[in-house]
Parts: sequence; structure tokens; C-alpha cells
Amino acid sequence: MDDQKNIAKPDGQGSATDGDTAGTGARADYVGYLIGDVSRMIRTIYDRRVEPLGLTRAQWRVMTRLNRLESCTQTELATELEIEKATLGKLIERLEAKVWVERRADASDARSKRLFLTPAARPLLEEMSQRADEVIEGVFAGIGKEESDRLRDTLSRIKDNLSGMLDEPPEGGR
Amino acid sequence: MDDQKNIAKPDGQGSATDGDTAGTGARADYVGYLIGDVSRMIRTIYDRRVEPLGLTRAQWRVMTRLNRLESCTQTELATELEIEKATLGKLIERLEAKVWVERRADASDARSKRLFLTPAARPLLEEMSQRADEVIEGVFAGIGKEESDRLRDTLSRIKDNLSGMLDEPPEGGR
DNA sequence: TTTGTAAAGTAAGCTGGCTTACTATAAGCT
DNA sequence: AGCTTATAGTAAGCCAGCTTACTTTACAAA
Repeated sequence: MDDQKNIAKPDGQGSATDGDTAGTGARADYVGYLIGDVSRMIRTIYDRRVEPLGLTRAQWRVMTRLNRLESCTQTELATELEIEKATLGKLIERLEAKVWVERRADASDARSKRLFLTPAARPLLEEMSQRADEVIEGVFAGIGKEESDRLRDTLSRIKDNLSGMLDEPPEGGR
Repeated sequence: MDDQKNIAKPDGQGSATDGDTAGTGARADYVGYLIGDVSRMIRTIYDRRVEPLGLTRAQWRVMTRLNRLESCTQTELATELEIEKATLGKLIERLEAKVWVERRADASDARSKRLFLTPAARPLLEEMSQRADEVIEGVFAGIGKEESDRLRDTLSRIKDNLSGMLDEPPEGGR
């Protein structure tokens, strides 16, 4: 839907360093690609299963978050989703048109609009939840608790590395 | 750039099943989110480092692939990148405008156009390759060979699960 | 040879990211 | 009170995915 492919090391699967691998080499690259592939494939599969319900990926992300954050403002939701206010604005517009979401003026702040799900949205969310569970079940088939614990541990440490890198000056050391 | 956030289980981080987790439960979910987070963060970091060179993510993907597939047709490249012909067409248009890529008519098939990098593109590719290596090095800092082997193994099996699921009828069992 | 099908690329139009610039309102500070 | 600054949301415009529909050319079969 939105992204699709890309990611990995960081190319979707071949980057400047893979015909002519320099430096860090192929080992790390390969894992990088795998992460990207897995990430993308999960998305794709879930997209497919939810599409028949009439939502795009961006739209169901909004819906599921809203299900937990009902009555929040647009800015709050945008922050939560890590997208920009303007982007969310357009999404809400479309969801309002489908009568799944409602904007109401905030009583105490005339600048804000608070977001609510409509009754029509409820059965939809039920269905989405079920399909999500089915996907996850399939994804982790044959992976035991111990193994998934290790996976989580390694990925956590990689994520820590990444967090550090994201904090660095956007164009600092290089 | 393209994707950004999203992915995971499959929501970026909270889905219908995580306030009210049913079925498969939180364990698998959490790993799912991690995969998505890591994937996205790698992309974001590399995007930042390459942006100053004047390319978007979609553009450097084209450039690096083209570096290995020079003289291919647009359709071939689109397949390789897993994007649509039309999408690639627009990308090439812009890259041609920047004089990094050149389209030449195919001698033996008047429908085809073959793609070439211009000399101006070479130093750019060098620089991109270096920056990619730097990112990968940072990502896998403190992760030893054994650990990354295990990571790869687990992810491979998950990927196999996913491949199977992708082969299923797009809206079959449910 | 003609005719029909398939393939390469383009066009157009939708979604959904982003940024930058703007409006309206709120809140804080003299 | 009156400025100034910050915040909520919208507008507009770019990029990059997608699909569907179309043109041109190639190829194969009748």
C-alpha cells in the first residue's frame, strides 16, 4: 500500500554493496534484507485480508488506534501514529465520508476537534481483529517460545542501536 | 518515505488485538512490532544519510539496481524492484531530468527502451555505497556472528511461513 | 498475409506519505 | 489590556505507490 518493498539494508534487497560488497559485508546485509522482507510480507498479507472489508492500510491503522484512543484530538492521534497532522487530516476526511469516524468540536478549545468512531465502525473492528490474529498465528507457526524470546532479544538490541543512531545529529558525524 | 511506520502485526504498534488481546496473544505481537520498528528505523536512518546527496529513497533504489543491471529494459527493472511499470516510468523521468540516467531505444525491439547510467552517476553510487556500509555497521554493533546466525535462521523460517501464506488464494480460507 | 493476442511503455487518476505556509485560537508576559 | 508566541487544523503541492486504460509494436497462428 504505502511503502511496499524497500527497506532492508536499506535497499529492498540489493544495494550498492551487494554486487561489490565492501566493508561490513554480506552477513549483516543478508539479515538486513530478511528483516525488510519479513516486515513487508506481513504487511502485504494483512493488507490482502483486510482489503475486502473496504479499508486501505493507512485507514485501518487509524481505526485501530482510534479504538483505543477514542475522543482524542487529531494532533494526539497523529503523534501516536507517527504521521503528520496534514496526512491524518486527509485520512480522517475519507473515513468521515465512509461514516466510520466523526469529528466533534472540543468544548474547551475551539481549535481542536475530537475524534469518535461511529456505531457502524464496531463490527468492522471486530472483523479486523480476528483477521489479525489469524495472520499472526500463521506467521509464528512452528516457532516456539524460547526461539521467539531470543528473536525478541536480538531485535531489541538492534533497535537500541538504531535508537542511538536516530538521536545523532541528522547530518553529523557521517 | 514510502512506507514509513506501519507494518508489524500488522499495525505499526497497536492493533485491534492489543488492548484487548485475543487469540495468539501478546508475545507474538510484540515480536511483530519489533520487526516492523527495526525495518522502519533502518530505512529512516539510511534515508537521512542519502538525502543530502539529492535522492529520495525510491530514486536510490533505482540507481543501485541499475548499477548491476545496466542496459536492461524498464519492464525488467520494474520486475526486479517489485514496483509497477508505470511507477518506474515516472521515477526514470525524474532521474533522466537529473542526468543520472539515460533512456535509449532498443535496436531490435521498437517498443523497448534500455536504461543506462550516465558518467555523472558514478561518484554518487560510490558515496551511497559507503554510507550504506556505515549504517549497517552501526545497526549490528555488539551483535556477534553466532547471534546474527540465529537471528537469520529464525527470520528465515518466519519468511517461509509467509511465503506459504502469500501463495494461498488471495481471499481463500479466511 | 492477415488477424488476433501479448508485451513495452505512457497517461490519468486515486491514495497516502511529506513539507511549507496559512488561519484561528489559546496562553503567557509584560 | 495588549503583544507575542505557541498550538490545532487546513491548504496546497511534491513524490511515489497503485490500478485501469490506451498506443504502439511484435509475434504467432490461421
